[in-house]
Amino acid sequence: MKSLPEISDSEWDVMKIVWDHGPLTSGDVVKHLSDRHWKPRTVKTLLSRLVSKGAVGTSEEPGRFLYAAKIPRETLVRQESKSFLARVFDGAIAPALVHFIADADLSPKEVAELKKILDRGGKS
Amino acid sequence: MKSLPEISDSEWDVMKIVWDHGPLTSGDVVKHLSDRHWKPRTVKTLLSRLVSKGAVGTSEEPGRFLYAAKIPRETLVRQESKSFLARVFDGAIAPALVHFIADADLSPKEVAELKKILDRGGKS
DNA sequence: GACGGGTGACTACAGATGTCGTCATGATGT
DNA sequence: ACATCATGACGACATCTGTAGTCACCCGTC
Repeated sequence: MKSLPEISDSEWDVMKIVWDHGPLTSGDVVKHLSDRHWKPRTVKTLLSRLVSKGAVGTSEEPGRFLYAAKIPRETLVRQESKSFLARVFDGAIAPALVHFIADADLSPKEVAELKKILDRGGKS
Repeated sequence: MKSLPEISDSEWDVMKIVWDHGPLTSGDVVKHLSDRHWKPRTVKTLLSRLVSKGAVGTSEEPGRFLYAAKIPRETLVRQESKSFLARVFDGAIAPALVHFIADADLSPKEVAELKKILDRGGKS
């Protein structure tokens, strides 16, 4: 097991940009995160931390220094979900789903979609 | 909104004991957490932090010093869920559910139960 | 060919977190 | 009562997080 790195809240914000907008420069990341009102240095620091954690990779081509995700989103989502479930629901998924569904205001369309997934998921 | 306190990972472990086993002494908490291999001091510190955060209350009766949860489990579960969804799924519940359901190995019984909840869940 | 803007590297620093120690006091056993 | 043990109060300290500053270097411009 290659023990995934821990990604903090703010780092998640950065990761989402990197995942969604392919390889980009730190300046681009800052732009995409403008609503966060972070100083460019702050974003840079987060990027550096992600690089040192191995979640993001860099490629230096003449002129530009690009950042790209090295860990697929799905992988981290899964890890994060697992640790969340472990923390809050003792790892039991069913009660968690009950809670979410009861708590969510789902549209009928979403309800239908979820049912379809349930049909598919039961007998994997 | 009365801004709930932040409960860290380790603190959650302690909270679960306090919720599940009513008012108890710090020593009892340590016993219940024996698989965590924490020194009693560590547990004590966590309890103190929870007390100062207002998540746990104390009652001092002759002879014993008891700890009991002051914030209902449900409240914290809800908060934690919300912040998790915001972080990982941008607050969108439906995709999160899709992920969970697809990822979980649900028994047919659980699937049936969830469907029932879905039927009920559209609007409360 | 020096100069300023963008950006990587290094540094800072306060607050949260994980883990644990010391001390004094109150409970307990003999 | 005295020695002992458990435990609340207070402290410690390394690491992680959030947020950001300074320095130095590369690039294109004048």
